[in-house]
Amino acid sequence: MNRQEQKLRTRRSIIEAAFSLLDEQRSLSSISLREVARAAGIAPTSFYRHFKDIDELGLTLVDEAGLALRQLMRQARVRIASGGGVINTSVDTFMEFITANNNVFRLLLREHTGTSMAFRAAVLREIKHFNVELTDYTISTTGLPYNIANLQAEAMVKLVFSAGAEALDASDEQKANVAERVKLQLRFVVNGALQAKAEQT
Amino acid sequence: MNRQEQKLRTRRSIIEAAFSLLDEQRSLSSISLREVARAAGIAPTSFYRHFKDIDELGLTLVDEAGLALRQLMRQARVRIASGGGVINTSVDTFMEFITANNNVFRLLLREHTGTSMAFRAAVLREIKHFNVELTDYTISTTGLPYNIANLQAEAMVKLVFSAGAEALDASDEQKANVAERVKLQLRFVVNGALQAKAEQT
DNA sequence: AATTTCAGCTTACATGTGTACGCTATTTTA
DNA sequence: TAAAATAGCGTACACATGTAAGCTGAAATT
Repeated sequence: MNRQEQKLRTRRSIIEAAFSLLDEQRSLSSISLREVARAAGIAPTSFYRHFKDIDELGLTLVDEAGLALRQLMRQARVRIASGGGVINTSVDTFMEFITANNNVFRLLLREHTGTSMAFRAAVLREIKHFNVELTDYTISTTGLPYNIANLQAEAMVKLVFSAGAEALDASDEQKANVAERVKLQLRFVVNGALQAKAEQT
Repeated sequence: MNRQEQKLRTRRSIIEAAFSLLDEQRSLSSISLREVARAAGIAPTSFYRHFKDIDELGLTLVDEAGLALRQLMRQARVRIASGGGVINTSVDTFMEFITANNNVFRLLLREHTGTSMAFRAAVLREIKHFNVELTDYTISTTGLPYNIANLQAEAMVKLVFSAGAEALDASDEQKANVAERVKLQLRFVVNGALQAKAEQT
């Protein structure tokens, strides 16, 4: 077996091990190097062959989570193209995502307000992608002026993420309820923004 | 000196010490009993004379933070009564609060998405107060039906808390910017909700 | 005045941590 | 085929942690 291939495989298993440890009770700052190594099936000191720090692993995880988030956006766009209403489709896609990628979303949520400045910054970067994308989309589909579209997009992202946080540990019916509520709230925002545009001109 | 008076004083100093440790880099789950004891100027084992656990201390801190939050609401209500616009006054009051009580708000924010189920529940309880209060206020001043008022209130609280999170480590001018943006977003929500009512009837 | 209570202390121990150091076995390179 | 590189391991150490056990002196109670 190829050597660098094997190394990559071990690296993967470290990352997977770390994600698996990030359940309801653990955050990046509370998982230990030894714990990750144990879960990955390697000796503690072997960890250093792959990451300088446990912080470096943390940043890698945030990056991976961001990647998943961007895939989510792409998926939502595809679905929207085949009809069904933007808000409806987006929220549904989002909810499916956090159900399927429980720990990934939990990571983002937790580190967003976490204790590491670097992690917070990394998460913010990923959320900003969301904002930019949604702002562009809004401008191109509704013709809202930039500042209003941007405010709207930011508000919507915040509401959706908050709803995601609520849904994270909820039952299926609770999730459905949260989804329905946030859809209505998003409509408030959209209509309010439209009205603001009308007043502004 | 009275004995229970002295005990209370020590308890206070433990609580204060804990709050002082909760800066940008620490969360409830990452402060150690020994650390708190050290900061409070007592022996590690003396801690147990006051709290069963460090978790019990944590819950006490969340309670105290909730208290501060309710004082904030009262303050906002007083100010609103003397004019100046509900949204404006509320947001300004809130921003002043998180500036003055930096660590208190940080605690709520962090534990809201933190690793302890008990802490999360405690924070949620405090936020719910906010929602109930704002819903009642909205109904009594605008006559919106309950379900719409409640959705509106929830959305507003989420937006304000999100804005608070952004403002927490920001400079004064950044804070002002965040405040201005969230005010506009709140107006979107309010107007959107009004419109929803018009459509519903 | 004698006795009880108890906040706070010191000492002690088992456990988990990050990481330095050097070895080994296998792959890669020359 | 010989030499170099390296992923992974075992051992080791210094350090921080939670908390058990028992002591002390001062306050509270009798």
